[in-house]
Amino acid sequence: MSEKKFYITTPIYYPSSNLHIGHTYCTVMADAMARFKRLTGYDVMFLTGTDEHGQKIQKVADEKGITPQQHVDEIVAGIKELWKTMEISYDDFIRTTEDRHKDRVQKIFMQMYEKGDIYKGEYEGWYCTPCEAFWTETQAVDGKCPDCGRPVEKAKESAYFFRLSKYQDRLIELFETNPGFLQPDTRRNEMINFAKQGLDDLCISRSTFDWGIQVPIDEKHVIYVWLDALANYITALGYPDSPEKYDKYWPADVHLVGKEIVRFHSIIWPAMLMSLDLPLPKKVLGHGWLLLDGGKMSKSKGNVVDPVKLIERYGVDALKYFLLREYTFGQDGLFTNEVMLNRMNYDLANDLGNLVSRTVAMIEKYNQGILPQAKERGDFDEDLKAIAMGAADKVEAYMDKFNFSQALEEIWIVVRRTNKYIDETMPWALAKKEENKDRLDTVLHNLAEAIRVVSVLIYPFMHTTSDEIRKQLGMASDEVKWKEAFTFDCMGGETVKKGASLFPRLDVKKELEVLEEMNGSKEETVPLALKDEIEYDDFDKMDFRVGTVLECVKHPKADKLLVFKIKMGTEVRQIISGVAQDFKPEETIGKKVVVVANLKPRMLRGMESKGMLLFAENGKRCEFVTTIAPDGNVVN
RNA sequence: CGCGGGAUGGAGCAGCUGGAAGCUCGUUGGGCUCAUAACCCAAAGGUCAGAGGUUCAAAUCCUCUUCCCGCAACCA
Repeated sequence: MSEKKFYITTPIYYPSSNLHIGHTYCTVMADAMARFKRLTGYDVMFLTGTDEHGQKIQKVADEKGITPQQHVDEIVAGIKELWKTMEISYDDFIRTTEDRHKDRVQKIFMQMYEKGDIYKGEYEGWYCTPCEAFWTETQAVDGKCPDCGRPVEKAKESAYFFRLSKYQDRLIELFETNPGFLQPDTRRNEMINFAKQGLDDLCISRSTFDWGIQVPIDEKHVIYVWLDALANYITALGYPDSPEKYDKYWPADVHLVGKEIVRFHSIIWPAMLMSLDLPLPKKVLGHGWLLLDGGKMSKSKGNVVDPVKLIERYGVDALKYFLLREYTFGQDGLFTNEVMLNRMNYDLANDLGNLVSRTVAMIEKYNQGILPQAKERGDFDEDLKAIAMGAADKVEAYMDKFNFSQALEEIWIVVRRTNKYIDETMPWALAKKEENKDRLDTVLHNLAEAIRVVSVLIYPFMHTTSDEIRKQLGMASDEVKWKEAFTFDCMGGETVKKGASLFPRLDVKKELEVLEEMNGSKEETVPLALKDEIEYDDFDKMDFRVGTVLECVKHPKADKLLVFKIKMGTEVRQIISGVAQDFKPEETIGKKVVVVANLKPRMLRGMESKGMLLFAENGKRCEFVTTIAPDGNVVN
């Protein structure tokens, strides 16, 4: 076999619930790259998996009344099922709850400990359970988690720390001397900036919960997420006790990650490896997000797109193609059903599907279904040939840069050129005169060759479609070889078989309605993610009142705050709310509002706020919770 | 002067290691009828946010300005 190896990873996903199209996007990219590398002669190791520890998992499991292990087993089964549906060709799937991982993480911990890079200290801060994050005093504003807005608790624990600070200079040097290590550049700049602000030692253990890998020297502690999770990239290879695969594949060629976890992969992970005296990954690539209506897709927002539904309706290949073609790597992209459907129609149905269809139909019609040999040469032949045979190198060049979109565009240049060739040569006109038969044969032959080349080129991205095309061309179902994309005269004599349309044209308007409906009817009574239950007494402490906005101005020293004067009965008081983005001050005047009237007054950027106004979120914006009842009346 | 991203024909984007403005869709006109009401050709449409600068040459590099969008600081 080849000496060239290629090790690519996705993040290991957190199985607190099912995955959405964002995770799918990342995994599809990794899969396409893995398949491409295999096809072009690399010995590929493609790793994905799940990060299954942590308090959040424990909590979710408790709520469901099952063990954490049962919970993750369930979710992971679903994830594996999804990857199967998506035809993800991973070589290994690592779960952090597997013994092979746990044992090795403990060994890694000890190596770092013995080197003196792990020490015991004390950690104090505000802790947000759902996010599993500690925050400093200034971060945890008003006792709320800056990430999710839920309340945080004061927590203090003895803990083990990793001397991240020790590696600060080496990390900065890494970024600056090796621009290729972290891409795209915007991410790299961010990280240089971050590292230069000074790196604190990293807390890597917890004693407040026990769903994790035990610290080998201290049974009260479990290893906290990052050391546990990041290590997967080498534990899956057998490091340190069974290094056969490790020796072969490490260092990783690419860690493909979302931009939100670039920091962990480009700072903490390399520092860990430095501590272990291991080689660093060659490249960390941060991809962008698929945005929905301008917001990040997330479960809590309820705006997730379920890939399974899309696959059922449009097929794996169509979805993969869309994801890889539509978005530019590293950049955020807007996901809408309409964009997706149009892309599927224009490129897959109109261009590729139709090309195969019309070609096979002509071979059947004009040559009894036998794929002819080339005979009489003519105009346009050379151009078609050159473009078809030249594409593979271009595709490879773009793939090396992880530019999936351009790689596919290069393939579609061939597709479009081939469609054009049909119009130029007009086979239907040639077919009318027997004397043109040789030329007609050549044209049909060339069409088949061009399509054959395309079938090789698209193989890493859409292997099912590739196989189907070859089947329709009457080719034996041999293994596809990349070098076949550089040939143009290997066919003749095959019996073509017209099959079903590769990609039936979609009625966009109709499909939009269907998708809309699918989303609406998806109400499988998913319980809302709520804050902790409260007693009636807690509720009864609150005094809600009706009020009217008398005045409203922007807070002079804050961007997001509006200062309201609210009339309740005869009392008028000043209340400040963080809704400056949602309203123009003047348009709120006269509005009826609901006020939490007995809330303790508080200073906000130098102005006092006595109470709180209630708003309902409507999409990204807020609306007043309102009523027509008279001012001062009780709301309950 | 908090950090960062963005501003390119009607829409969505690429180009941004400097060298004649590009892609898909849309629009207008035409061609063809083999094909999935598809395909092919042509045209219209951009002072590449604005102003300076570097350069023989800038969408591309530098400086400043304006406007958007994340995140952070304040959203009782």
